[in-house]
Amino acid sequence: MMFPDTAAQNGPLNLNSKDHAQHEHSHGLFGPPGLLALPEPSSDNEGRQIPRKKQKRRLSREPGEDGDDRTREHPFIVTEPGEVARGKKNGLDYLFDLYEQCARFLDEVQQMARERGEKCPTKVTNQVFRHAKLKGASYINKPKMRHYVHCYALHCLDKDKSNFLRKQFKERGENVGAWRQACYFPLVDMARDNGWDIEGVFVRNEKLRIWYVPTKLRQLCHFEKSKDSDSCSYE
Amino acid sequence: MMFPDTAAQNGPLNLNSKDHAQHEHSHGLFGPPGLLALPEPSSDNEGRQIPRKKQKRRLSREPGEDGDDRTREHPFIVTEPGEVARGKKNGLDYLFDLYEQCARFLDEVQQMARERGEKCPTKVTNQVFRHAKLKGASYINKPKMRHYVHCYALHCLDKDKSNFLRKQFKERGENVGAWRQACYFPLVDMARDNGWDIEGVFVRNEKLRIWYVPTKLRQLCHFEKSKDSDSCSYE
DNA sequence: GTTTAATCCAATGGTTCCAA
DNA sequence: GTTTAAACCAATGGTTAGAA
Repeated sequence: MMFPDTAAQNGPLNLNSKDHAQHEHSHGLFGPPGLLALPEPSSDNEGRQIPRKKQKRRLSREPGEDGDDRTREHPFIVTEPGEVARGKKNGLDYLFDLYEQCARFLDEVQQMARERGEKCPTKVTNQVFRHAKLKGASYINKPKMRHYVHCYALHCLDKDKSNFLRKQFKERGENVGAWRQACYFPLVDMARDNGWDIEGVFVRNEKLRIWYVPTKLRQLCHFEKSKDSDSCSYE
Repeated sequence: MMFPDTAAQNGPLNLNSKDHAQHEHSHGLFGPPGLLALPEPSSDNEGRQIPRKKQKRRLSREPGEDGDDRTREHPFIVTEPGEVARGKKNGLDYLFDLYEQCARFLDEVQQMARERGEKCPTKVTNQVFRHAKLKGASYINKPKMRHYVHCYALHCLDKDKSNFLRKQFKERGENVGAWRQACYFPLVDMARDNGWDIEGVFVRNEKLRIWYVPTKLRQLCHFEKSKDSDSCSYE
């Protein structure tokens, strides 16, 4: 059971950041200390939604609307380790750094929960994403993070293989989607080597255990496992 | 870190059972083995509700309704260890046995989940309660089990203290509610002895770690903790 | 009054569907 | 076409209001 090296890249990961990037978490342990209310719990509970009128999915911005430029994040491109994406693109070191940022946001949420005597999440939950937004990390969102978890998993579990894959896919000029798909298969191999316990593979890794195993990866493992045992039974 | 003895009582715990009681879980590993469907997951997934018209809370049974006698369970009374409740009552050994039954139902759900490559619960979840119902254990339900978890916790963590409390409250002729309230305080003491980590107290115990820490107990611990630290600061 | 358990409800994990 | 992320939705943990 080895822990992959945790040394972080120190160079700028994102040249094109819209003023966000690596803001340090210098705030102390905030929140009012006087919270003895047993019958009425703290209620200051990380901005949970006040029940509001259900809002219909907005269909394309009306041309006359006020232009607060809520542009979306630049797309990822396949970069090799250490390489910074140029143009309106983000690189994979930056992608992986977002996962480490989430880990720090989870730490903060856990601290707060413990101080308040509330139940303490062990995983990156909706609450953590909400907290990240509140702390200004508007570039972090659930669908994005869930989409690439298994890529980050490979990065955590076998950095060499991960780095090799990145170089290979960059050379071939493959797009991010192709690289992302390719990340599944080394993980399936690792699951096989661990008695198909992909859950366990995640939980045993210090950095990974805060992430839910993606459904697709679990299903892939299940599928491959049954193929394996079939080929034992017949011929 | 000690594991309290796990020897089960063998005598009948419930003389008044309406045909349920201790049915053995002799069924093997059921479910069709041919479930290779990756894109379409098994869908046989333990009877999740088909979206149905919302049903209003029924206000008192209409006198003309067909009388399928869905009577409810007999109330618990405070019994001492080994004592069987007489009359239309259930004893506390029987109550604690329900928790052990839930643990076995969780085991079954976990088995099934692993076979199907689905995510595997570590706690007694809604799914487990649903499974228990499906297996005929209609006498198990979520509100009841949640209501008495901390009583079971004391039984698991300090059987002597738990037994003593039962005898004491029985002698005094206290009702179940009073006994239940009294169970909180030894647990708060144990939390104190463990750096106020009540979550940890639960998780470190083999039988308890499948149960969520009750909100009330967590709040009580938090409250007592802050009282303790206050009395350090002033005078 | 005490005790049980159906019902409700906001917040969740997970995904779809669309905008860019 | 690819990629992003707002919005959705069924199922959850937790509780309330009520029945026995």
